[in-house]
Amino acid sequence: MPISTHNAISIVELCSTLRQLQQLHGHVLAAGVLHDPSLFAKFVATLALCPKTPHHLNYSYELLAHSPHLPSLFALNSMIRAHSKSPMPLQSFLFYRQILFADALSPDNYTFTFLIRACTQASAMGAGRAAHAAALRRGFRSDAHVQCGLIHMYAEFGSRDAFRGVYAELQSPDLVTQTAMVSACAESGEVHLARELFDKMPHRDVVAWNAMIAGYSHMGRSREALDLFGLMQAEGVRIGEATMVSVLTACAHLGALDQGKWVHVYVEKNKLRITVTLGTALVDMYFKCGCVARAMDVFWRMKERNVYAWSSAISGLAMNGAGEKCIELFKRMEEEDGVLPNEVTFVALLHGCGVAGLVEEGRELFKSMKIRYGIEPRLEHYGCMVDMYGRAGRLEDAVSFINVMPVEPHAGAWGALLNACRIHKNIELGEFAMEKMMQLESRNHGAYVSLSNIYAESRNWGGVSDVRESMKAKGVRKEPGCSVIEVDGQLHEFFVGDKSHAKYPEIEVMVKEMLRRLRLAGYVSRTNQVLFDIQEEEKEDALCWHSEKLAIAFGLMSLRDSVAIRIVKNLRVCWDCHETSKFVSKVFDREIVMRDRNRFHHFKDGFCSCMDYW
DNA sequence: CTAGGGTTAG
Repeated sequence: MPISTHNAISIVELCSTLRQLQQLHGHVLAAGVLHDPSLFAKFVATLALCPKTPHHLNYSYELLAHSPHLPSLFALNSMIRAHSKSPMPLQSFLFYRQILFADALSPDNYTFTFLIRACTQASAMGAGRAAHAAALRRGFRSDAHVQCGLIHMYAEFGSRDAFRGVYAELQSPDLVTQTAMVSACAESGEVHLARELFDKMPHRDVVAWNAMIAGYSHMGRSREALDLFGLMQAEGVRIGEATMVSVLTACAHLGALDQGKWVHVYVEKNKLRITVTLGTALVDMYFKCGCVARAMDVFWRMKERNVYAWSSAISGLAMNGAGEKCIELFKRMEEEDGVLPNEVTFVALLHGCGVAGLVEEGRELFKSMKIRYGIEPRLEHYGCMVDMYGRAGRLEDAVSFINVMPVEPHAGAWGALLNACRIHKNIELGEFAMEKMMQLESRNHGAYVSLSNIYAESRNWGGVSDVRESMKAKGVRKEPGCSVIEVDGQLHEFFVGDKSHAKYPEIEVMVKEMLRRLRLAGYVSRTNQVLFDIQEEEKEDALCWHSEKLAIAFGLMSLRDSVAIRIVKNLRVCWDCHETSKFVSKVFDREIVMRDRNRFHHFKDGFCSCMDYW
């Protein structure tokens, strides 16, 4: 029996792949009903929903081109919509022009909504402004969908005044538009404004909550993200996948393992499907809390793994010092899942080669990046290479790599070289790197600290005090060291010499007791790590109150014997604290997992996973 | 057939 138009429309809705649609196409052709305008439109609309390959678009385009009828506004809108989500969003304008040139058609609110999204996707500011102007000319000044799209677009462009202007023109913005505005403000760095708006909203649904939580998460204000999540639960709002993803991002940033685990349990209890996105967020959270085995477990259980998932695993292994495994994973991603790497994957991979000292492998992979995958190395990749050579002690190679970089070396490259000079105690080259660094970023805290450490290592106190003087002259302050430890799901924050904790008196006793026992075991403090040329005893005293030591002592007194002490530090760990941690792991038979600005240190039985190489 | 929230690095 030949297929009817009506049947065909129902069947189109059931199609989810291009193949199925093509088969249906055959039947429809045979039945001679292909060019029914509503069937055609349905075809195009369905294709628009699965725009993974350009073939879908070509296919719809063929349909359009061979249709004996003039395309309807609906069909053209569908084409604009489909292209807006494709890798070539600006092709949308071809169909917009067709609408303009067709006597019987004129663009409607749908047209502009999709067109604006296309400009957003393409980061095309000029086109976006043109679309905005056209929408206004045609009277869509108060269309909620169009205006909402504009807010989103200008936020993506970073045009704060533009999205504010759009919002200010609105008579009474609805829930969706208000949410868009909350996101826009947060994204442009005005989290406070976003929160004000959010608090003033008469009704807030899940998405509105998510927008605000994500706003905090993205700006690195993770504590506030978690606080707001608490409030959301208290209000009994239904919690969904997107909420969990933002919460996990915050947990990962803070290294809040207990809270992250809680999310994982919640997800399993409530049988939320672990999608790629949620899975990736979980994997990332576990890695950033130093739980390599758990992270990999979640990773392998994921039903689907895309380039985000693979990259986060590779990056996680790199952070935790497992360079060989990074390379292994990199090979498997293409072999097993057919996933191709992107530039982020390579940053992670090269970083992994660097921390593991796999120079030859790193060089090969760097070459393959362009040749095999067509990815042009960017600044970050060059930075990784300099770091890799430098760490391995191949300082000349690092320098010549900087010299042959086709792009102007950035602060990151000089910083990597400077750090390498610290590790390998090369004063002269270190001073050179510092000079270059100062021309680019004269207020880079880390650089001053590195250089000062280079001098201190060789007991060059004149150099140390010069560094201090030049910091003072430029008004650069050393960023205060801060360590965070989670106990019973509560995060406790310690700064250097910080006495503000409620249990400080006990902590002080514990630090002294801890150091006494370490000294008995042979620990000697390395006073040359102190920035200033003060008296030896004072130096030792200053070292005692580094934030890591306070946090470790607090961990020792508050956590059960069997649990590892997990610490997150905002700066790089200093040599003395690193040494202390090694001793504690042995003397107190306690695992310590420390995340510093760059990587993880897993201390066990007196050794660190970084092999003192960081 | 529209609009708002979510994942990898630095």
